[in-house]
Amino acid sequence: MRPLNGERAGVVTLADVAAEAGVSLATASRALNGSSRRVGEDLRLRVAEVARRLNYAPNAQAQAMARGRSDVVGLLVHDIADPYFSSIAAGVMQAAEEHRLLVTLVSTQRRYGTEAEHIAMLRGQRGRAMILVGSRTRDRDATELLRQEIGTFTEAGGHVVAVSQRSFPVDTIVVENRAGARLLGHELTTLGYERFAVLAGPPELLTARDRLQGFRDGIARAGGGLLPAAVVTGPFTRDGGYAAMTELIARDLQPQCVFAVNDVMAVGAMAACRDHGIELPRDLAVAGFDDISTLRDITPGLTTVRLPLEQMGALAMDLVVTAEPGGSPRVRRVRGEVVVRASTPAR
Amino acid sequence: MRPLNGERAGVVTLADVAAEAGVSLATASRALNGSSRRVGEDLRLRVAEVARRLNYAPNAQAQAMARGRSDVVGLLVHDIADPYFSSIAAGVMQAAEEHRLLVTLVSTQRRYGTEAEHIAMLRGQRGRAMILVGSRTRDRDATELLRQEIGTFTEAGGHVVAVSQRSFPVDTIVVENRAGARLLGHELTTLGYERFAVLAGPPELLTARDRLQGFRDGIARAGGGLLPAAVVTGPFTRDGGYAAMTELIARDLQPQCVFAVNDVMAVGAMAACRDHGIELPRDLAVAGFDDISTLRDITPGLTTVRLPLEQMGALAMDLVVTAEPGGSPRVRRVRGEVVVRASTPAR
DNA sequence: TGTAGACCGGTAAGCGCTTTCCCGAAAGTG
DNA sequence: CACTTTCGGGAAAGCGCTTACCGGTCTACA
Repeated sequence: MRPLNGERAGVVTLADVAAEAGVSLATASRALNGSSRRVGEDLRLRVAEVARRLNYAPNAQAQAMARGRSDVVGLLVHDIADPYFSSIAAGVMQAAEEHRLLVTLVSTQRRYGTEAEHIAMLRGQRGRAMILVGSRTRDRDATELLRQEIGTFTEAGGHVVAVSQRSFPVDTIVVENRAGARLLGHELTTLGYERFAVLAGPPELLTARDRLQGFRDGIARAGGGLLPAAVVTGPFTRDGGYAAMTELIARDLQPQCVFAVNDVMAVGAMAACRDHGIELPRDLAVAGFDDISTLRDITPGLTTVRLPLEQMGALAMDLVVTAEPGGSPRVRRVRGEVVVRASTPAR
Repeated sequence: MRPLNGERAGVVTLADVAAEAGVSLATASRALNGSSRRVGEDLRLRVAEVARRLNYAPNAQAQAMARGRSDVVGLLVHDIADPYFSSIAAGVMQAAEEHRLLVTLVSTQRRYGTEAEHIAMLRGQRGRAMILVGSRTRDRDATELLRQEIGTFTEAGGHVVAVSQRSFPVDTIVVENRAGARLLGHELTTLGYERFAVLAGPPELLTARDRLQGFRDGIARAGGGLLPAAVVTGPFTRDGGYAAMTELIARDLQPQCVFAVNDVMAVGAMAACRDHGIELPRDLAVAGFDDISTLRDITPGLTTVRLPLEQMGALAMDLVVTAEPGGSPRVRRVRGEVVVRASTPAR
């Protein structure tokens, strides 16, 4: 069914609704979209009925312009296919729905240097907030660029929430990577392990570094230690874990336990072990980090540090909606919980 | 650094840039954002330099209004945390970046009835297109509502691409679920299996039904057959698979092979088997569908039907950017490829 | 030298809304 | 009953852009 007054083919505007209902633009606007002013009940009903009949949906862009604020929130992740990020995104989406916000997703495809550019795109959208998930790199120039972008956005009235990094003066969800990894390291030494190796992720990612450092602390405290040359770096992905494990095997260091700094890498490492005839957990123990839900059913069950990923997403959105105009940065700490499974039996 | 003419605190507009550069609005606009008209090189440089210095980012909403078209594309999925959807989303995101489009994500949280409402939200954004991923339900009323929403959107000049369903006259990526499941069923009978059970997913989802039907065909053709009462329905999730498998075990039908209509359910089923002392694949063979990449390393390796999920997402975006105004609906078929792994050894 | 035409800068209309202001009518008040 | 409020409707300004349209310069060509 075509709209009745078919001027610009097909697009029903508020003006169409107003005309059809025989009221002014102002009245139609007030009747349909919550306004402080009231509209007579009869007119309100008439306008609503016309709007429904014409399938009118307000042009959110025009509303945003006129109101000076919008209902979209930008969400930036490194890789939406990675369950770590998609879980957080799920939490964000859920909270977004509750608050009737729309989420614009940007994925940097793990090209960590392009974030500033992506943020600029989000800034162009004039969303009310953005949520930046994933740790930043150590690259000074890139970080400075980011800081600049974030500053411009916040000065323009936008709100920023960072998840899993602390480099910027914005609301932040701090993941206690060090503490979690330390607990894990401690737990593993308690289980009797002494000779460890680590698949450490990309050296430029702070999350990866924190987890490595925490793990070091955890095992050192118990008198354990890393084997020399037992830290292998590589991408934060399944294939990265596979490659790093393969490299580790080639070095022939005979660790008793391998800690992969995230579950996805751990799974890759486990696959590498299988392909090299290493039987798990008999020949080698493996531990990960994150407790990705889709990976909870692998065998042997992966010992890991559980992070409440969906909650973190929801929490981020919560920080967005509870933001006060001039408020100073808030910090929410999220701690991980060690989950011991079959991949690290007591020795 | 605050913008120089600090009228509306912090937000740099094109007018600010124009004023600062000493040119008109029109010239500034033409200089910064590709226009058919050219601008003298000296002015162009001056404007660009000012824009950079003031950290100007064009207001995409205003641009969209003025131009009458926008660069955002809506993406609707059932559950972004599900690797099936997040993989497709990753493909979409990648293609979006190539074409410099922004993606607004909506997740229905598997409340299949709320899609029309979500689509209306996307419609309000006046994006140039939307991509609807995931099969629709059999619910007539809901489907009719959807058809209506989609119709309104397309009449208003928006483009729609559907992935994995054929209920609407729009560009569609058809996943050959039936054919894939048929091939899988055939392959399994070839491997010597005769007594099958199926964990069938939600009966209202067309994808689930198609896979069940195809599987039936595949094994029937080879003279095999489903055990009576051997089709258990349940949610399309890991827990759904777990519950369905538990139910199946309780029925004590002694199947030789269980087909879960997606990998995520298959993993849940495998967990249920372990918890009930059923050793895989010795006591029971299991097969899935999708070939989710994060699940490729589970043991025993899961026999499944591989779907090019990321490619499907990219393809969807390709249909968006190559859309012709009055073109009739295009169909792209995507076929699955059977991947036999250790979970279904030859008998 | 005269003039058509390319070139390029500016002016202003308009995209679809919200919201301020104005104004007439109804309701309250002494 | 005269006067002040309150109520609710409409006209119009304006959000930040793009893009006709206009007009002044400069070049090219007869």
